[in-house]
Amino acid sequence: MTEKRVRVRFAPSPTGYLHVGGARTAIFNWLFARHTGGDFLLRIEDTDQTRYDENALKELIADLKWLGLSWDEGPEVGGPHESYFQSQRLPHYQKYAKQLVETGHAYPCFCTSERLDALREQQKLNNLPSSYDRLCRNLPVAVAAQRIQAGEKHVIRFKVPFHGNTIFTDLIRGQIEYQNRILDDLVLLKTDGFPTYHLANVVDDHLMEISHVLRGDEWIPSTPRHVLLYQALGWEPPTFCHLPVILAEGGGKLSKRKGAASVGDYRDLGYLPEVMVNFLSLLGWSPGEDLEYMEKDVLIEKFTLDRVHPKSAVFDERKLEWLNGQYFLQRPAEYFLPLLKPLWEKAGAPLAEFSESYIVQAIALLKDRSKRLPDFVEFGLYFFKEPETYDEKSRKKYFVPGAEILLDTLIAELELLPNFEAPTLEACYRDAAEKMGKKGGDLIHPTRLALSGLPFGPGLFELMAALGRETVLRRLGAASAAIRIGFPS
RNA sequence: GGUGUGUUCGUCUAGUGGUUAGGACGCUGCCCUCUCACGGCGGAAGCAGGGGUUCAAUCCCCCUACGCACUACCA
Repeated sequence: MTEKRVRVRFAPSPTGYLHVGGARTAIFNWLFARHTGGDFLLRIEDTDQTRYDENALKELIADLKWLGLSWDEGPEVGGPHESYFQSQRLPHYQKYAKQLVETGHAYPCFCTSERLDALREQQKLNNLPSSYDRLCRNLPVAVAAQRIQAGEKHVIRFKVPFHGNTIFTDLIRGQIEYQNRILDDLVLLKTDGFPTYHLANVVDDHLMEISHVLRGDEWIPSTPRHVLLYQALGWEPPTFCHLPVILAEGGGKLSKRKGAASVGDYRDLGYLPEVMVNFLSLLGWSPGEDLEYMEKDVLIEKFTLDRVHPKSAVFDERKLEWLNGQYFLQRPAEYFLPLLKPLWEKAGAPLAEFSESYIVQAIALLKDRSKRLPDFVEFGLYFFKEPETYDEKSRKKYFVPGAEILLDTLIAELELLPNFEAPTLEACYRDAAEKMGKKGGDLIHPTRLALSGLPFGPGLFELMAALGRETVLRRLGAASAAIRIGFPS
């Protein structure tokens, strides 16, 4: 038996944004392909004309690119099996549907959706399992041909055997068995000539030489039908591997209502794409050692299907936040420059007035205490703008009447300093504190509040050195004046 | 209702027929410290329940409970 080249695919239907569940499926496919040196294809399953949305396709592709999941064949890059849009592959599906009819594995069905609806309703009423009653299955071929000739609308249905079982092996669950009699005669070709998922999927996976199907486990119940289809077409089915679903906190599906659900949502919340890939990889898979922070190359090296497990996982946003913080710690400040510039500018920071090295310095001081990109804005705007307010609780503690004298004293001391380096500043503050019979913190906290408006932040002396003497003196003066005037209670 | 699938700390997970059931997030105590983070050292917290098999079951088998999925001319 020869090992087939690994060829996997992510086959989304462009009906909306890229859900994190879909992203996780894409990531596992991608990791598996990269680990094995195989191919990763992107195929667009746009066979539902009623749900087609061109915008969704654009966003989907943008999201995949943002995550850094490059595909070897598919939209934009082409490949030997074009087209990678199912809507442009109709002749293939029609050909095989016809073949199935001719070989007696499928038949035309003229039942209207009204009849089908009524049938289902009746079955439900009687507490019976709902399934097609196979009314058209026994139509004589000649009669069927005549009705088609007459232009009667019809679909093509697959003839599922009445007896026997269909067994297939799922890579992470083992053998799964279905009784054929509970499978009903699924539709292969719709009235409009478009294929259903089942037909298109099987035909394309075969034609595109897909070796492993990694998809969400909602597809398990469809798999026996697919296997039957492969058999009827005389093809060898691929290896199946059904991935567990991702749930929201507290159970249930991840949705907008429960916070965020799409990759775009998390991008907007300020998570790095590498972090999303890392985090999502850990949902349903682990490397088998105590390792969680894994850059892409490590993930690729470690990823194997036999370590994927079948339990559905809850998406824990706090852990995602932690992981994002870990990446912030590792990334150099320059890395954040292009990510942060637009955010800061949007918040009103006049970045043009500052040198790039100053901005990088600000990032360096902020990144180790930030968890998401917006933190840089929320807790770092003072690098570029005067603080507009002072944290109230802290202000009441430090900006009390008389505090202006302290600030004025500090201003006087700072004016005399030979340079504005952090060690010099620290020595100055320690000296001043001693002279005044105070603790360092008694000077440090009011200063930080005057400079940033916040009760926390980078080490004060690094912050002062970064801001520069002029800005420091100006802000201390402003705070002193504000204290003198008094704050509205 | 039917069919399928799953169940190790709150969450993500490691693990084995005999372990003090390991790690991580979160929570929490202490240390570091100018604050906030980071980091370090600790703590609380788990094998869904019931039957088997076995000298021994978290691990193997069965049942129950609960969750989830599917049950479309959607994917």
